[in-house]
Formats: sequence, C-alpha cells, structure tokens
Amino acid sequence: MPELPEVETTCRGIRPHITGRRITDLIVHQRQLRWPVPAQLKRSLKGQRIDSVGRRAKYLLLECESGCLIVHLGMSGSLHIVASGVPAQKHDQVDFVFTNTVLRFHDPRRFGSIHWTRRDPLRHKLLRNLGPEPFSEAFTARYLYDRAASRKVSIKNFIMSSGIVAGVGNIYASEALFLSGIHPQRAAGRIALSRYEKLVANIKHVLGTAIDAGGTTLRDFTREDGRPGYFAQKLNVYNRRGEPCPVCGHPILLRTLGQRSSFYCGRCQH
DNA sequence: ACAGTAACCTGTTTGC
DNA sequence: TGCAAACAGGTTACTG
Repeated sequence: MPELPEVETTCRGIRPHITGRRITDLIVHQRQLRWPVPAQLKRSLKGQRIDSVGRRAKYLLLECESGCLIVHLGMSGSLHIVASGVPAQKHDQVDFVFTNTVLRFHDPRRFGSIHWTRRDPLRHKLLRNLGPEPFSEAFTARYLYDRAASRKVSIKNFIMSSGIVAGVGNIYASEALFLSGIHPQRAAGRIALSRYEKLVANIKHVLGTAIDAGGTTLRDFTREDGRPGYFAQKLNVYNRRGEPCPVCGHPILLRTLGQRSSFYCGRCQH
C-alpha cells in the first residue's frame, strides 16, 4: 500500500476539498472489502459534516459531527476527488458524495477497509494497539532499543510491526535500513543503541522526504487528483535488485523475509 | 509473549 | 504465443 507517506499525501490532498462540507449520500459499488462496509454506514453518514481530516498510522480519520469515518487504503487503495457525474470505473468501490464533488475510493485488490465509530477513533479495535507515530517525540532510539531487548525477530520485520512503530512498510523499512547500514536480517535484539540512533533518524528522514515528494508510486498509488508520487526515483535499494549500490557499487541483493521482498546491499549493511 | 504462517483479493510479471 | 505460477506497497488471525 500506500505506506505512511502515501497516506499522508492523500490526507493533505483531500483535506481542502472536503473539510467543512456535508456528505449528501454514500454509494457502495462493492461492499466486500477487507471487511464488509458496515450495513448502516449510509444512514450514519448522510448529512454529516466533515470537521477535520487526519491520520493515525496508515488510517485516515475523517472526523464528523457525531462520529469518525476511518479509511484504510490496504495494498492498492487510493482516494480521488472527482466532479459529480463522473461515472465510476472498474474497482471504484465506494463514493462519498458531496454537493458537486465525490470522494471516490478506488481499490483493485480490495484489501482496504472503511469503518465508522461514534467513540474516540484512537480507541477503535484496529487503532488501539498501534505503536508511536514515527514523527512523534515518543519514537526514540531508546524506545526501540528497549522494545527490541532479547527479540530474535529480524530488524526489518520488527520495524514493520504496527505495534512497534506505526506506518513503516516494506519500501521505507528497506530504505531506512540501507541508510543506516543495518542488514535487514539482523536480530532486533542484537543491535546497539548507537545504531538505533541512526535508524530512528533515518526512518524519520526517509518518511519525511517521501512525503515532500508526494509519496512513492510503483503501480497503484496515485494522489487525490490522479497524479503519481515522485519518491520512486529517490529509492536507493527498493525494487533495484542487481543494480549497483549507490554507495559501493556492489549489486543490490533481494531476499524474501517474512514473505516480503527485502532489498539491501550485502557489502554496506551488516 | 513470541515466531511463523495463512488468509483476505485482483492484476501484472515471470517462467516454462 | 499461451498458460500457470509467483508476486505485489498491509494487516489480522491463527497456530505451536
């Protein structure tokens, strides 16, 4: 999916178009997403004004008058602002209808999901156990180091765990580890605090730079107006198997780790 | 608590 | 060229 930078890009993109506006209708073309779209959602949403648009981890939070709409883009989802009357295409699953405008949820693989809660969204089952936001002050080297104590899981899988830190997916985990010179398979509990200092700084850096570039578009992701993100050209290792390492020239390696592709330099990362 | 795996889906790429 | 297998940015739920 959309990892954190793509969700943040989407959040910033849709915010000015829908904040303060009222949802006049909900059209569900496809109810079966990762979880079914709630049967009562249309009744809950009709007439609701969007008070604010925010993000927690990879969840978009659309705060309304009497509840919060929670949207996750899954692996292939995107949200687009289109004019009323633009016909839905294949894989356009749900339309949030406003006067003159539609917020359209597009998701070929249907791993995304849509939820509605009348309580604090941060206490929702899916958000309750998330780790700190990577840009927050709570996300420090000491925090990671302590959580990693005696853990044998690979550092890559560790930083991709949503309960450890929110929003770091496969692309940015690979990139941050490369910038930090840490081998993706190294056990999380066998990394010095000083190396965690580097890693935390690089996670913040790579995510921040990607947000500035409008995210990474490899295949499905596009912004609210349909443009791609431009961070793909700045990737050092991800999707670059066999290409020379930008630091030492050794060919970038690919190994499958926890069912996910891991790209790294065998000479620079230990 | 932790580690590992299957599962949710469809489209595209890879390999025979 | 054709067809089937493998793979794709996420996360939960289940197993041992």
